[in-house]
Amino acid sequence: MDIQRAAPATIDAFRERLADVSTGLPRRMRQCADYIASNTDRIAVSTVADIANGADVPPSAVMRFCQILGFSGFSEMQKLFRDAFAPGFPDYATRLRNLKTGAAGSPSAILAEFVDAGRLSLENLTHSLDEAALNTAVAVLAQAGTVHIVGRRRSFPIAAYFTYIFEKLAVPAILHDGVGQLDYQHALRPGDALIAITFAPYAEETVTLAQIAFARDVPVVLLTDRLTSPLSRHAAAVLTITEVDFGAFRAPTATIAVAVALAVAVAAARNVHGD
Amino acid sequence: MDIQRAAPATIDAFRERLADVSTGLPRRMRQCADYIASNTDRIAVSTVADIANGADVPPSAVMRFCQILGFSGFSEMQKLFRDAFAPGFPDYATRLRNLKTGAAGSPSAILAEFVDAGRLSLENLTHSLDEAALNTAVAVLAQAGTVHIVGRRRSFPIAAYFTYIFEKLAVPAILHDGVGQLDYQHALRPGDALIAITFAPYAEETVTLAQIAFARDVPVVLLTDRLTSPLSRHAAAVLTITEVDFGAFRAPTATIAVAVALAVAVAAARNVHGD
DNA sequence: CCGAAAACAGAATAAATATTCCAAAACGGC
DNA sequence: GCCGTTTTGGAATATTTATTCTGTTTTCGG
Repeated sequence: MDIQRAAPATIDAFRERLADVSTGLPRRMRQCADYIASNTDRIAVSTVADIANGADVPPSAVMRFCQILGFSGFSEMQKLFRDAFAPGFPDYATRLRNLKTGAAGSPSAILAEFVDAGRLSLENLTHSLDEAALNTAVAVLAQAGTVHIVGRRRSFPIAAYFTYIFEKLAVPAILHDGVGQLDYQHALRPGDALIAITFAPYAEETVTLAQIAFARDVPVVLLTDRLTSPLSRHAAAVLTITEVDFGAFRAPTATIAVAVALAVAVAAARNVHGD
Repeated sequence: MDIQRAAPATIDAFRERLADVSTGLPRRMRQCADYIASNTDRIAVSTVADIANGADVPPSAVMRFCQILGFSGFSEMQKLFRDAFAPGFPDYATRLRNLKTGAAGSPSAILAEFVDAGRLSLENLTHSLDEAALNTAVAVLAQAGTVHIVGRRRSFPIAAYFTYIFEKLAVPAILHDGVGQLDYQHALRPGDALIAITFAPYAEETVTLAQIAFARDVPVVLLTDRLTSPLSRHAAAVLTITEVDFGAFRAPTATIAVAVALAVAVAAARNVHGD
């Protein structure tokens, strides 16, 4: 109370500070402390008025309490929580430039960047992937006769990986790899399903095959980068995956994780049915 | 745009609406759609200006877009997300734990496991990869005429990915994919180099091709799982990569990162020489 | 019970933020 | 290439929200 300390810089520090100050607090301040302690997670999306209301004190009391904690005001406190929630994406464009100009473009520095980008991509996945869509995708593929898989260019490795896992797990799967320009469109039969993987710029063959599938009522599970991708409207399930890029390069780290998880979940679901 | 519909009342409805409207959108509106689609979770803690900034559009465009989605304005849209706000506090680790414990065996639980395994693999990489070997690999490949790439079964997606990046970066590269049982062994010419990717159980074709390369003094860069792998003794550079597995399954997360980093470093090195 | 110090409430003000509006630019059909 | 329509950017405005200030009330030691 007396000594003015610096504002907590992390959420842990915040919690600690909260515990520190919370002895011998006057009535209104104690109400604030109690309310904030048990609603810490709502600070990021609340206004002073909201909190004042919740703690049943006037707004000015909340302000005073923020200052007791060491912040300049409510906004500064809120910033802590907003930043912590949306962990600031490192500015890759800048880092790439630094790497180049700093002549520190050693292979291991480059690797470190990609490792970092990969970690961020995976992290994003945990809160940005649409769980309902994932469940639908599993359901659709679990019921399919043959699973067809298409992906070209950058998405081809993913398509190949899908096929490999399905094969290992004894799920009937065919990779439409385009060898010999055979497009196998007639192999898509009723009761089958198609996994289409495509990222901007969307490869023509993938889009075409997916459209043929739509036309034949073969359900399509789409792995793509945006909801606005050209195929989204018709797909039975759209899994939107955002990969963090490093410079112009984007490794399919998160996509791989989705692929293996999807394949394993499908195989599990099919076995349950099979028994 | 045309028909004014009611604002989405749930986040699912929101996603649906987003997908609905996202065809045939003008440029700025599309930018908004894309940015919002991949940053949905940050709406709750952002201002109009933040989003406008992220999507690289003026604030008024964001407003218009909110109205296209059926909201009266940004605030109404934000309210939807603030009400539903259940933050992933304190951090990534906890979020992941929640995902996992929620209904074991559900698709998202499986995904969470793979995300975790991937993250661990990447983490390992930063302190377990042999930096000297990486530098040697880059040097060898930078001097090669044509880069040959071989990988079968589980390693095939990696080989395909390597080839894709090299192609994009204008590095002459050939994928030995085994189509038609053509093994292309005579395409390995003096001055070339080979990237061989193989993990236990080591695919026969990969081992064979690498041995042919040894016999012809074509240097081999080896991506493998252990130093004791059958090819290690002869390789010019051995990159040992340990992938963390989940159950019987092992996603090539770390391998992908090494591949892209290696390819980019090689392309950079070749360009420097080329100038 | 008195007086000094701390705590308080609410009104006044400042700052941040959302929203509207309109002139200019881009677009598309002819 | 012209004209009607749509899209756009940015300045002007409205609204919400944070913050400060001040007079009043409470607290507490004596």
